[in-house]
Amino acid sequence: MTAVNKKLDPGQFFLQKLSMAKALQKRTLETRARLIAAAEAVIEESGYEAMRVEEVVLRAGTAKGTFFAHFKDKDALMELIIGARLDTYLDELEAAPDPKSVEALAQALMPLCAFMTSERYVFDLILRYSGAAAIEAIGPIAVNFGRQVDLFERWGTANRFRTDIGVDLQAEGIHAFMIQAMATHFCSLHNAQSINDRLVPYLKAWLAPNS
Amino acid sequence: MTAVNKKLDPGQFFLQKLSMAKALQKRTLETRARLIAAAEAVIEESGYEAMRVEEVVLRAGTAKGTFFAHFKDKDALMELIIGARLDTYLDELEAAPDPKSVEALAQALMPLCAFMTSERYVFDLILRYSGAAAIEAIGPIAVNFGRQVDLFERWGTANRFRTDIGVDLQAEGIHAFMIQAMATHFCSLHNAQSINDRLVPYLKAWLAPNS
Amino acid sequence: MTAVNKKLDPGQFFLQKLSMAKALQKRTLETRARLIAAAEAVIEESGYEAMRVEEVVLRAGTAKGTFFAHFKDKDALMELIIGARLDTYLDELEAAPDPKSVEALAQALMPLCAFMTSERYVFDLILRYSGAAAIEAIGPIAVNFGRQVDLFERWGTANRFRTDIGVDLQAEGIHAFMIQAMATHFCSLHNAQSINDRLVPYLKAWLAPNS
Amino acid sequence: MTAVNKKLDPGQFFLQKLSMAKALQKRTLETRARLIAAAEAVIEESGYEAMRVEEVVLRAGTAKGTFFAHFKDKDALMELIIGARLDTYLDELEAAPDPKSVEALAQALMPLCAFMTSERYVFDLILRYSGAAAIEAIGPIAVNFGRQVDLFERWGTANRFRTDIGVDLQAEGIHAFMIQAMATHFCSLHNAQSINDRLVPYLKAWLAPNS
DNA sequence: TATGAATGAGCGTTCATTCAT
DNA sequence: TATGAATGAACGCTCATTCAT
Repeated sequence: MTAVNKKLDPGQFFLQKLSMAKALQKRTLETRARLIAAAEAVIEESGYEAMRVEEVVLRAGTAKGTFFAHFKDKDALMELIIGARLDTYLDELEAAPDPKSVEALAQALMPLCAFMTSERYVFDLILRYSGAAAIEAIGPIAVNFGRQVDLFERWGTANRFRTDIGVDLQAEGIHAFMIQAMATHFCSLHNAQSINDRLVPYLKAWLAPNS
Repeated sequence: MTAVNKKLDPGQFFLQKLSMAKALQKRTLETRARLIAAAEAVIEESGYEAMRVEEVVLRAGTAKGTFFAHFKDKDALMELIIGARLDTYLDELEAAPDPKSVEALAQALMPLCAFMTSERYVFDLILRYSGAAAIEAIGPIAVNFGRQVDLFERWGTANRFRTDIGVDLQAEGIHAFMIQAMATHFCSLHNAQSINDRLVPYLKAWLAPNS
Repeated sequence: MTAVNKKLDPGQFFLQKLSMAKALQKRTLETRARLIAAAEAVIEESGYEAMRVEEVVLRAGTAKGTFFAHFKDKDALMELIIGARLDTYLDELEAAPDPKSVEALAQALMPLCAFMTSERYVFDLILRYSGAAAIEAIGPIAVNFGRQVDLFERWGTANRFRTDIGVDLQAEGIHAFMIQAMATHFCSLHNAQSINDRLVPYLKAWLAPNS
Repeated sequence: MTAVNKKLDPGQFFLQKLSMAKALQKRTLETRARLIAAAEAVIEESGYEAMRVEEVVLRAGTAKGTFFAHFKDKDALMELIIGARLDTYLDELEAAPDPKSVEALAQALMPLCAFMTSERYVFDLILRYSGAAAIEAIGPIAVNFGRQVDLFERWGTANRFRTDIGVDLQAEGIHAFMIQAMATHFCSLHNAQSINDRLVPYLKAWLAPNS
């Protein structure tokens, strides 16, 4: 910053460039963090669906234009935030010991399921963004879905629930039934039962057939 | 309603009422039919997502208000149209002989799957309405989903794919995997494979474990 | 309104249709008038340039959507209002007796010139819309400019200022010099002189050469 | 500026200062030239109205801030570029022999008129900046307009088109009619005629009355 | 039932300009 | 001088839905 006219060897030059880039990036990152924090605060108070760009910007103390300079649109931020929360659930699951039984497996998934079904809006948004429309469009939620299946593979590898099929197929099945159990949660005809009560029979039939 | 003060004996009065009711109902039904036809024409040309109420009423030659006198909201008409198409697929499946193998089962489902994944918008809408939000909210799509599971039960009963679980659970599993296979269709990472190619392994593992 | 089910002969039917159309149009016209009145009030208080759609809509007590249902954009309303004011000046000029001398002619034009140069914004907007870009784009300002030239022709016909050229050409010249005199008004190098003082020499040279 | 503490005798110091100043000025001028060239390239491709500062700095390889370090605002650069082009037309006119007839005069002005009416945006901007808003605000376009009138005076002096009015007034009239002819060019009702065809009658009536 | 003007609330955009580094 | 993220203040738009007639 001070040493403007000093001669720099290429390495120094590179470092200066880098630090400039970082300095700039730092400010950017701070603004971005402020926006995300503001959004999370709004969500905390009023829920996901009620989050308004106007409100977020107001709290973050930035201009609206800044919001759209950081996020393509409102949904992009929404994805980011929901993806991050999904990731914290995954982090915990990954850190925890592999479930030893189908019941334990279902039980382990409940916090994640509870979050995903906390709001109809959240569930719909997750489903909408769970598949990457294009390679470059792989967003946080699609990535997280990948992590989920990877984790289920790990669990399947550890437990060898079924030996007649690959762990990958097994994992995808767990995922399919998890979605199925959650989807029916929003259906008045089924939601007397808890998600867990719906998930366990599916998983037993899937992971432990003939038993 | 006001200027009908001509004297009538009760029988005549009743008959007139009846014919008025019929006339009215006829006109009402005609308007309704015109609206549906117009909507289908618009969809034919521009797809489901691009359908606008404005455009529909323009074609139908009615006012916008008339649209909402006939359908609770835009989604209600959408459900009606999509539900009707789903029903024609179900009609065909019900009329056809029960599939004898897993491969045949998957194959039989393909036309239905193709329609359901014809547009991301269609798939999302179907999922959203596949569960009845309330008893009185059981719409065409939720009903159709019920029919699907019923049909799968029939198939399961006829074939006894698995004997360790009930036909109802078996049917729900088929449905879950059908959804899973379709969902991945919108994911660029998987859609090199056809829906059928994704569905068959799922169903084999589900319906014929240990084989 | 009451006679809903009465039979109507075609003429009556037509009248009813017409009155319905009128009833609808009346409401529309009222809303439109409210919007225009609100805009004029805002302009009265803060000037043309400071007029904000938001403020207009607030005063008119309508939704923003209503504004854009009535006017293509803000400029369309601006044109309308400025065009209307130009028209009132033209009305007065047309009602007044034809000026008998060049000085009187210039003098007569001063109120119009004063309005046109009241704000830089106004003058620029008038110039921008003074030519119709397309036949269907003939707006109020372009029409008014036509009226101006027509009036100048009438004056020229009454006075025969010049006999060597047509009244139409004469009129266009008056117009050209009027614009020229106003344009220089915004130029700090010339605006010590009044518009009138600048216009008179031009018009003398144009309308009474060799005298 | 900071790390230049090596001892120098005054002469050397002066020389270094000079060479630094030159170097700096050179770099500055280069940046400025790059910006102007970039702007001209953008204009070449997409026209004047579509020119965006963003695009210009991208091409020039500078930051946005640099743009505004060199030009007060976007319009200042626009004026510069348009003024420069106007000047080349004036240079040619000044170098050419004085037109001997009204027709020749009009003809001589056509290239200039063609440029000024090449885009509505250009014409509007020229008009807006043709008068100096303040003494210190005399920009390239206002200066060029001065040159135009000066040239018309020279022509008028050489030809003595009219003897009853001063050459300055005569010149201003030519200018007024030139503007008038161009303004009608943007009006769909008149642009069947060429600018020249509209200008000649004006100028005949102005420069050669009673003939 | 039919009408269609009006609603409404928020999203996304625009892009020249500023300012701290 | 150079940088480029941030600003800002409207504008325009969307379009399903409502409601008085």
